[in-house]
This record gives sequence, structure tokens and C-alpha cells, in this order.
Amino acid sequence: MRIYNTLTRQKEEFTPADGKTYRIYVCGPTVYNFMHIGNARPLCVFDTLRRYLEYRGCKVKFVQNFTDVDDKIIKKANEEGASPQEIAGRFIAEYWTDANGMNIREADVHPKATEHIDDIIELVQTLIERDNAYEAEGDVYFSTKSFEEYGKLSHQPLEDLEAGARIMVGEVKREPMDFALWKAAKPGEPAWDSPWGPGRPGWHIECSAMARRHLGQTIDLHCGGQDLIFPHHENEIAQSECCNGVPFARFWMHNGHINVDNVKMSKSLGNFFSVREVADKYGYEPIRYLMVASHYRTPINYSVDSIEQAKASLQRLYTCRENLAFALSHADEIGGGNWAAALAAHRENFIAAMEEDFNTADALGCVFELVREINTNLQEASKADLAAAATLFDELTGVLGLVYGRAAAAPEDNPQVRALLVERAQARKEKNWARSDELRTALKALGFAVEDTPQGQKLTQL
RNA sequence: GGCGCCAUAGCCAAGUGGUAAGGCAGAGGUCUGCAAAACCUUUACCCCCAGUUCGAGUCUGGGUGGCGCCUCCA
Repeated sequence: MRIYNTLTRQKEEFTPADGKTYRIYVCGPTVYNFMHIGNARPLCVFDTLRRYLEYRGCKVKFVQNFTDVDDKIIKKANEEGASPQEIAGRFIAEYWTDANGMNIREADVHPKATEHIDDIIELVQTLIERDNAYEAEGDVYFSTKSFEEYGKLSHQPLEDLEAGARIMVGEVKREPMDFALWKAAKPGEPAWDSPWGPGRPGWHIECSAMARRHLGQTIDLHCGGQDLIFPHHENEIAQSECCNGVPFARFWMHNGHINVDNVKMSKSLGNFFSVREVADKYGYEPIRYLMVASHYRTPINYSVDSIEQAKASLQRLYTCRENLAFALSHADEIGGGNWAAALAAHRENFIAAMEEDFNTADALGCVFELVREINTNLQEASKADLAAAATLFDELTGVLGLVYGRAAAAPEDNPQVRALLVERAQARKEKNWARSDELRTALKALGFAVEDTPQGQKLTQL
């Protein structure tokens, strides 16, 4: 497939360096609070990328970290009178609730910063030995001037970046753009022993250390939100390449932001919606739908309207799948398979869309074209054709990670429901419409919608 | 100031120079005892002005409006 590489600003053919396994690192959350739907975008986008690569038969090693030591975690811990570890542990658990809700698969590895302190110290030490970093009063800073290529990801020369930079009061770094690799511990902060005294890692160095530990010195793809391009990813490149002497990541993908009223959603602006609050109201799946329904690099303007539309659109997919299952259970064995070619065309369209810079929006359109194809031919199709259609439907929606939110209930197992259905069938046979409608109301009270089809009554959980 | 991005129907959203995908909402119709679902029909001077081209939503230049990064941020 071709993807837009932030490093080269071009679409390039995306292949793994070793020809076998795609080694992918995604910047994960700093666990100090519930995630908002802006945080959810890279989760959904890159989970879908991984699903697609695997769908195409590729091997993927997928790593996503947790930043579990950080200023914000410490601050939150102090506010709540808890330890930073307690805060991190709590919000990692909350992360999983939301991630599972959005059908995000577990990565192959979820490394935590606090479990890689030795790796981090080793990396910092190497950088000092190579004159890429220096110690100052217990802090260690990376010297941006020591890396000629600094700025190559954000395509900004160092001088231009420096123009806007400023040194905060109390900082002891030499140049404005130098950044902390190691921070000396202040009283009451979590700290680890190091050659420079007790302290904790800077944010950027964690990812360099964890990526190297789990994926090697050169990874195939590094991804995250566009706001990480500078300084986070730029700094990762500087650290890793100075330390390892080889390119850090071959490809960089960055997802666009979620906006509210056209302005970037962020915790500092306070204009955010948490995944939890949206899910409580609309369910998790519409959130994922929203992420997949736009191209990953374009901004999404979040609104109540957009999430409601997502939910309504999803309903069309559910209905199609349920009608397919119903038709399948009532179809007879006879009939030949002459639907295969038409179905295969939908699969090809879907793949073509995904191959071109991971166009999930276009691919979703292909799924809806398949839906129409299915709906149109549902009544006449043979059992074999219906089965093939169901397989394709599950295949394509599965790649997008959609149509998971509705549990396959077995209402016929409920004796009360079954009795009502039997009675209603009899009433309908006698054309006793009043009784039929009464029973439909009774079923509705139990949480089921009943529809009448040429094949008989069709039950749907509400 | 530096580096970028965006502008397509009432709403959301694709679109690799060659008759404008798809979804939501709306209107009309078919089917149905009713309902639901489905299907059919219907809805776009592609922000403006020039230019290149046989042909431009798509390329170039200039506007207008909106946004992002350069400070923690997905």
C-alpha cells in the first residue's frame, strides 16, 4: 500500500524493511486522566491500519506505550493525595475500558516507561559519551546543535525553531531548543538512581528507549497525532539516530486532530468530550465509526450532529447484517452461486481504497455499496451466495473494526418470548391483526422488535 | 515571522485532469393488513478571480475565509 510519509512529504510504497514483519510503534497515552475523543483518533486509526495489514496477510509487530511517569501524573497524584503509581494504574485500567469499548485490539507489547528505566539510562549515557548530551545540575539535556539533521521531520531549520523558543526560568540548558533527557528529582517526586543522581526520564527519551527495546534500532513505522511531530517525534529522531547511528523510523504517519467548533480539542482549552461521556450517551461504536469515516489526515469537526449521524449510519450496517443472517437461516440449499463475481468486485474496490494512503472513508463507501448489493439480492440469493455475502460483509467491516457492538442475542431461547411469537404467528394465520399488534407491543416491552417478512416473523433486539 | 493544512448538496464526507462515491436528514413512489426494513426516483453554478489544457473539484498564480505546529498536547 501507499502511505503519506511525513518525513518525505510524499506518498510512498509502504513495505517492511526485512520484507516480512511490519514493526510499528504508536505513541500511547500519558495516563493521568480519562481519554478524550481526540486521544481516541490515533487509537482507532492505527488499530485499523494494523487490522488491514494483517488482513492482507502481512505480519505486524505492534507496540504502543504507556507514559506512566510525567509531570501531569505527579500533579494529579498530589491533587488526589495518591501516589503517581496509583494514578497511572487507575487510568491504565480506564484506558482499557474505553479501548475495549472501541474495539481496539491489544498491541503485541504495551511497554511502560517505568519498566524501562535501565534502557533509558543506557541511552542517555551513550548520548553523553558521544557529546550529544550534557549534564547540568542533575538534569541531562540533549544538545540540538550536535545533530545536524535536527528539524528534518518538521521541515524546520533549527534557527527558525529557535526564534519562537524560550528558556523557562530556572532551566540550566545551554541552548533554547535543547530538551531534557533526564530530570533531577525534586522533593517528593518519584525518582530512580542514575549516574547523575536521583531523577526521572524526560518524555521524549522514553519512546526512543521503548521502541529500540521492542522493535530494534530502525523501525518501519512510527505514528501518532500531528501535534507530536514537533517537538516529540523530532526529538525522538535526534536521540535515537545519534545513539544508534542508523535511521530511527522509515515511515511516519500522523493523524489529523478532532476539532470542536473548528478549534482543536485539547485538555488545556477545556473544549473536549471524553470518550466515556460520549459512549455513555451514544455507545462506543459510533466513535470508532466517526474516526473511520474520514480520511485519517483530515481534521474532524466533532459535534452532536456528527455522532448522531454516525450512529444512524451504523444502523444501516447492523440491519443489513441481521437481514443477512435471517435470510441465511431461512434459505434453502438449492440454487447456484452466481453472485461471486459481483461480490469480489466490492472486495477489490475496498482494497483499492485502502491501498491508496489508507483511505478508510472511501473504503467505508465501498462497504455501503456492498450493503446495497446485498439488500437488493437478499430475497433471491441461494444459501451459498448468502453465506459468501455474509463472509465478505464480516471481512470488510472487520477490517474497519465495525459492526461489533450488537451482541448476537438468541431471543428464541427465552421461553416467554418464544410463546409470544408462537401465539402471534397463530393470530396472523387467522388474520387477527388486533391481537398480532398487541403481541408486537408485548414483545417490545420485553425489548424486542418483531418484523413480518415473507419468511415469517423476524425478531430484533432493541 | 517560519513550516504546513482546509474550503465539495440541509448536515457529514470521498474524489489518482476526462459524465461529481457513500452516509444521515428530507420529498415522492413500490412492497406491506399495519408497521419496520428494503428497493426505485429526487436534491451540487465543487469559496472567488485569472491562467495552463481539447477538457480543471482536481494543476498554476492571486484573493477571501477558517485552522494547525513552532510551549504540555493524539
